[in-house]
Amino acid sequence: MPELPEVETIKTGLQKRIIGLKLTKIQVNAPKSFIGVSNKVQGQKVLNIWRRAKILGIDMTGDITLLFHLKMSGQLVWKGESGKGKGERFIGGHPTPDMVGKMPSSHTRVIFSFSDGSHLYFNDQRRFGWVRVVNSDQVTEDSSLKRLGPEPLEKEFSWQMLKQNLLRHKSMPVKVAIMDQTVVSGIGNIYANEACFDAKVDPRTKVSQLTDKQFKVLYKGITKSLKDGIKYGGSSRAHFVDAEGNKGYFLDYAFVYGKDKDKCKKCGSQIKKIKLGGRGTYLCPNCQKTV
DNA sequence: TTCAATGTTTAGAC
DNA sequence: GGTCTAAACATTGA
Repeated sequence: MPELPEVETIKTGLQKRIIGLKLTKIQVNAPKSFIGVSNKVQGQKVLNIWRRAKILGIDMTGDITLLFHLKMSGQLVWKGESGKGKGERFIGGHPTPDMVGKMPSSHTRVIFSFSDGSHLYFNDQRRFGWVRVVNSDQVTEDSSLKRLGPEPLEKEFSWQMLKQNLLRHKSMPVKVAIMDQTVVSGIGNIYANEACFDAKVDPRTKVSQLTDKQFKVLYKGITKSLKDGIKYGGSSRAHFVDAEGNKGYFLDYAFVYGKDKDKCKKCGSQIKKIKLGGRGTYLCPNCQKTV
């Protein structure tokens, strides 16, 4: 999935479109993708939409909350059907060709229908993602939210906090450690790579070798790359598909992720791909140093 | 045919 | 306990 910036973009987009609407129907095409009782949610109104880490929450009347985790290949597509939203489409999550095609697609797992005739499609090619119905007062107890570390874009998050949490993994490569959701929440493989590049830190550097200066630039690299992701993810080109079907994505702007053998945008050296913690890891050997 | 893919959890080995 | 690997979930496309 979709990491923090993509979920944030979905949150903002849906807030503008479905708050106040009544959820008239839920059609579950893939039972494994929907956990809970759909009957309890049907007929309720959308009160509020929020994000925590990579989880999207939709608070409904009746003290019910819908939780979404898009995992690797989840996406949400909203289609307006009447009034000012007629014909409009809002998309967030994992980009695939069929997100601009007809809905539902072959990967549509759950369809939500709203009182104004609009629909929200939960698509998930690999079926790792899920939608879960919980009581609103039990949200913080949910296993997916219980053990999360600090929100990287909250004011309370500081480089000192990052350092303190990272030091729980002294011998880990720093890139693997910042993907630990209990250290800091919402960072996945793309932004972990980008944050290390921005901080000019080699992703293989052990946490114990980092200097205070590097904890600081790493903190800046994390917040900057996440904010850039939100900035580009929130642009119309990326997530609103216009009549011509234009689409774009943050990856167009990435410095290292997915750029194996490309030239570094900063120095022209060749980007290298390695494997760390079982995940593809990209770095510029010239820009990023261990010490 | 084999591998890797924006995530998370769990099991087993050292 | 920490940390590493592999596997599981399921699908597709290079």
